[in-house]
Amino acid sequence: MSKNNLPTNAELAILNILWETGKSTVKEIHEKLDSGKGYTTTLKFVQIMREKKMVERLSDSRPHQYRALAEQAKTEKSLITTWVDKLMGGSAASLAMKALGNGSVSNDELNELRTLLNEIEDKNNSNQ
Amino acid sequence: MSKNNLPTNAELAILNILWETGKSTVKEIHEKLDSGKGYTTTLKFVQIMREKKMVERLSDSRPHQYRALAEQAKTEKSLITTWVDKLMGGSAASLAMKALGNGSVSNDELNELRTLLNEIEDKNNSNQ
DNA sequence: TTCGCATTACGAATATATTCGTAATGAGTA
DNA sequence: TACTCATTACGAATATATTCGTAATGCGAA
Repeated sequence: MSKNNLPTNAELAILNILWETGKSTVKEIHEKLDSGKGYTTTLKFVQIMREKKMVERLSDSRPHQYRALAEQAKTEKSLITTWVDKLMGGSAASLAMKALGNGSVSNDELNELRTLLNEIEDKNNSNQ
Repeated sequence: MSKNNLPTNAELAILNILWETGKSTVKEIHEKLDSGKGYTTTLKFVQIMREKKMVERLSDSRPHQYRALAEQAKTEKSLITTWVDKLMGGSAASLAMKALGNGSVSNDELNELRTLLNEIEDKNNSNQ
């Protein structure tokens, strides 16, 4: 046992919705996804994710509601670590720079990033 | 036509090697991968990638050598854009912060990042 | 209670990605 | 030339992910 647990693309899309809403019915998830695929496709993924303990069913009243069990921070960390290793040869900074080089970044975000860089620097310099 | 062209995981691993080496034989690729899989598995991927125009065969002398046709910067950009949309709701800065929050970042890298942030800021402020 | 409808369960089809067995090829050598 | 062996081609098996058809279920209304 102790398998991977990383979500597939379809599963991640559903997790993103549940992380945002807290809890949702399959119908709500399906409408938010707006994927053009059938309703039972979405339902099937929710069922698979329930088996994998990625989500839990909240109520026995119909329609059922679901909540994410996979933690957002932990899941994203695992995904990013996987990507960094696979794409950037292990350098988180390299991934960050390539991400920033692409899309647009607001000035507010720039300042958040500068704050983060300072924090990392402080940590670097204290742990010698 | 005009399909995706994003490499699969196995293909990306091979591209990473070719981007680093410039050109390699299948045998060299297979040894670098050190995947524990069979040689013909690696060969098959190279053949698939050749069909997809991700790599080109250089010589007719045996053993053949291959070079990446997919450009590293463009490929990484596509991958990252896909991930940003799928994971971070479109925010490149958010992906960058999560990547930096994870692995270790050297002080040199911190300074590179600060320089990049300044460049982005200049660009933001000139394009109004 | 019974019907109608939304919801759910389940199996299977399809699509995509990975893996490898085996045969064909070709270059060097005896 | 004929043999040997590394390399290559090809088809197919396996694994994984996605998609949906259809049947079963259960709640509320008539």
